[in-house]
Amino acid sequence: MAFARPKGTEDFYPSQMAIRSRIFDSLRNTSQKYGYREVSTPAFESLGLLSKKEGEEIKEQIFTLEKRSKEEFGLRFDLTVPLTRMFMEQQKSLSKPVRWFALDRMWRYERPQKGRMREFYQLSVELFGADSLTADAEIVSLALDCLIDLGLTEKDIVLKLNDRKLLQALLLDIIPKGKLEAVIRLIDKRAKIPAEVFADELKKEGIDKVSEIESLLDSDLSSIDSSKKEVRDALASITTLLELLGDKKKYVEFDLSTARGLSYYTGIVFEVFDRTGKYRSILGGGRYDNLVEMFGGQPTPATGFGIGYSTLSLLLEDKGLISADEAGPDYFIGALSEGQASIALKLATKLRKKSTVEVDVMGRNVGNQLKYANKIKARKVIIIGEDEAKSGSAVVKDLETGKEEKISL
RNA sequence: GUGGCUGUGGUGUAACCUGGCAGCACAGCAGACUGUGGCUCUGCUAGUCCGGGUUCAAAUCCCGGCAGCCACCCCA
Repeated sequence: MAFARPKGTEDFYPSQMAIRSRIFDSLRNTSQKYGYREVSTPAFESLGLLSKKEGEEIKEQIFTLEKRSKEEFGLRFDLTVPLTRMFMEQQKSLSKPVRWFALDRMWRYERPQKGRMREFYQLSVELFGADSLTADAEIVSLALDCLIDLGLTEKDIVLKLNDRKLLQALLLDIIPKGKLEAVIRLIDKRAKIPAEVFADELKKEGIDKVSEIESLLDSDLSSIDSSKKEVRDALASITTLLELLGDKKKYVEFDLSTARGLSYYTGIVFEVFDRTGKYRSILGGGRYDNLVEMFGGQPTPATGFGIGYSTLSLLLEDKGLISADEAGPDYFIGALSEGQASIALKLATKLRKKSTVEVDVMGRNVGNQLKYANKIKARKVIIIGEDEAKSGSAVVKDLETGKEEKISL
């Protein structure tokens, strides 16, 4: 092959595209049910915006564009950042809260692997302007509904919930403030690494209170020491949030070790995994009350989540929740010669008012016309030949029942 | 950026170990079964990732690239 598909990109052939569209439709539908409206941003943004946050690995992963004049651009690597920029531009005139979602593609320059592409799709849902627990509950609930509406149940998925404030307050009893970021990062990946490695990494950071951290992470809501005020407040928040979630509580597990890598989260954080643990996280989100301000806007609380398409589709396929059953056209009309093609086309135009119609362009013989119609799963076939052209009527054959019926042309 | 595995028609594979005409299945195209399908049959299209080396002879052995997948890193 002279020209191969670029590394880490995907082609969607009709059957895969049909699946993608169905999933996207479902995600859009669910978001709209909660009053969220779809928005869209440019594929590229100024490099300044994209690399605003210091010291993030993500900067290495930005697909930068060739510098044309003074301006430097890069392709967006997520949707939260562009959406936040978009919010800021009209911040003063937008009535709060602002409920937006975007479902689009983005790019990261990194080594591809299962469920991770260089070009990928993501649903991003953001709620700007509300700092209430009701807002967090809405976001968590919507996130779960996105998955539930696709057919996933509490047997398939679990949402791990945590509060960064709680985690921080508890950790500060054990470690110095300067180590917080690094330790949280380690905690976030604890589930994926052996216990010894976790301990070693902590020691590398100069932390020797490994067992204290471990027992902290393994504690559940009721066993946490709530003598400190911050801890008490955070615990109360979590408890209230769980109450607000009502029936959806069965999807939720409190888990102190869910931290999320991105450092812009400030409060509630959550991540959804499949229960088998086979896939990387399929959804992640949380509260990020500082981001708008960090980008130069007026301080605005915000919360949201993102769902990646790659892992989601792998999981849905695994659970047998998506099938590539493609419906064929209602009619296939074959013409036996160029002379009869105009009759076929006229008939097709008439039928297309109500049906999907495919017309032969190959000029095959009758047997092969039918074979083809069969293969594309057409429901009914009409063959136009000399006889039909003369008599002005044709036979409509139902391919399922085999019944035939005459129509006039 | 690091490591492991794998490269044979469009797809899935056989032949690789032990060098000797690259085979099979599916898909595609054309046709037969008198202008009405699904079966069957026939024919056609199409391949050894690239470059070097060894050899009378390389898909096969050796070296070097490249590509893909998977894992790490990080994350969706």
